[in-house]
Amino acid sequence: MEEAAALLKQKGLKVTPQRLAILNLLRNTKEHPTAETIYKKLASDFPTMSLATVYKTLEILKNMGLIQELNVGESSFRYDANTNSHPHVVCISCGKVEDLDESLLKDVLEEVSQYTDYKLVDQKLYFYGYCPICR
Amino acid sequence: MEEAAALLKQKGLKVTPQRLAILNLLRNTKEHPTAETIYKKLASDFPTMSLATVYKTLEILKNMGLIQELNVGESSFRYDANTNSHPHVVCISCGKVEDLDESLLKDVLEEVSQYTDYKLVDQKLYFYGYCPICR
DNA sequence: ATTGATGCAAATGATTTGCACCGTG
DNA sequence: CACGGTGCAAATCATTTGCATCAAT
Repeated sequence: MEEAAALLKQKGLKVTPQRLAILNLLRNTKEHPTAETIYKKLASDFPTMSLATVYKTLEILKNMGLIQELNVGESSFRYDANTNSHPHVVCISCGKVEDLDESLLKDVLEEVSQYTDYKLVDQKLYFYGYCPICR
Repeated sequence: MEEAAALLKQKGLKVTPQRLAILNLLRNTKEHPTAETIYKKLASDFPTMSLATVYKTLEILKNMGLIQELNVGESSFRYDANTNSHPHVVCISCGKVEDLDESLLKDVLEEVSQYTDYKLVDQKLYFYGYCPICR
């Protein structure tokens, strides 16, 4: 059985074609698509699938820790199958969102810990600029 | 004339009591309020003011560079009269949002520049954890 | 067979917009 | 006194929810 199906079963979730398709789509792209984008991409394979199902599925996958939700500052969320809270760079010209290495966090987190008395548990770092193609 | 009025005039904006109140409120708080919060806080002084006016005013102040809009991951935006794009810490227990020093950015920005070929122009950094009171 | 999943349509909630009236410059 | 600003109500748009039907276990 494919990995995606195994992951769903592991979490006690019913394995449906829609869920497999959504999870696989996210696991095989670097594009950080929105719910709408996912819906459109799967429309040809699942003509009857509704946007509500996409949203419900994303909600479940998120709660199960199989995907994460990104808020890059747009009007809608993006989704990422990489569940580590890693930093992202956003191209303000073409809208592309790329992953950055988690190792970049180490130094900042230490600095922030020193400056505040907070017990830090998570972070969201977004960098904005022009990508190599657009600059 | 108070500074807020001067700022508005400088930008060629009409100085109205509502605008003054909103700008002053933001300039005198560390709380990063939402449009709704601002509306409620000013309700006693301006019983006839509508939420739409708050939104329209915030939009204008933002475009004029007098305030900035924060997206901490909640369902609504928060606003900040500090227009430098400085990092924030969010307490996940009490919901408080505090400013961090801009100097924390220097090292990360350099690292990110090295890792990517992007020409960086801005960034949004949010750290989440428990504040000294809540931890 | 049961129970949870799907899909449609209607509900929500933050934000935006249209427009008539009002106040600032 | 002209024009931008205000306030109300209606419109948007992403996301959520209710509910009847359907399919995975």
